Amino acid sequence: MGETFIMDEVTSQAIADAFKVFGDKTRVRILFCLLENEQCVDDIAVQLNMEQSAISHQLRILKNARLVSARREGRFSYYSLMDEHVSVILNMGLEHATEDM
Amino acid sequence: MGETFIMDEVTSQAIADAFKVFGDKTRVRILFCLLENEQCVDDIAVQLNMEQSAISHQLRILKNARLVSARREGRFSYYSLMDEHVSVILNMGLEHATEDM
DNA sequence: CCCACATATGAATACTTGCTCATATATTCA
DNA sequence: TGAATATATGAGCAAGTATTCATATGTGGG
Repeated sequence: MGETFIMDEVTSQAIADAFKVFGDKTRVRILFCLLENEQCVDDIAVQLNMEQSAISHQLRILKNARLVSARREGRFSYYSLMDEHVSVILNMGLEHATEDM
Repeated sequence: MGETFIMDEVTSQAIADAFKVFGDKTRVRILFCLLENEQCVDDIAVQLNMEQSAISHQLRILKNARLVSARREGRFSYYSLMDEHVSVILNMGLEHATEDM
């Protein structure tokens, strides 16, 4: 009794890694781009006024984290949010960030 | 119609910053230490087998982010989770991180 | 006041990470 | 096949960050 639960390092690292993906401005903006419709890489780059390469690098991170999925159609890769869980989390972050503004 | 919402940089940065606080293993472990009871700095340092200074630095970040609050009692500073929102988010991360293990 | 203990903080360092540049890969069309 | 377009990727760099070390601040007891 009174013992404190010590979260092991592997699990706490996994938790931190999960949150870390949302912890970058560019990745957040990309995810918001995908809220309504799927988008191809260059569309996102144009909308965010960033280099195609930068977007592609971040999309890989989002894909590895299973937050987005990619669909190839000809020369284009269309990215979309993996599931509605992602938009729920995004909107949680938005509400928190704008609650005292 | 068909227009994509572009999240502005200030707001997306604020969202990213909020998630970023949870994006570090040590901070996650500290928060889990505080799940049940308030703790003083050295107790946490001993439990996590880390230097007092490292814990103190991270506690400042958690405090600035309003995830923990501090209560001074004599020579000791007792830290505790700010509200139940924090533990809800923590457990969300835990569930996600352990769902395919 | 002096000492011991608890915490906080600034500087330095090692590590991480997001971006750019160059280039590779993939796909379509002539 | 060759050119044009779209995306992916590796190397390098610059900025950010977590930790350590040394030290400062705060607190209580003798």
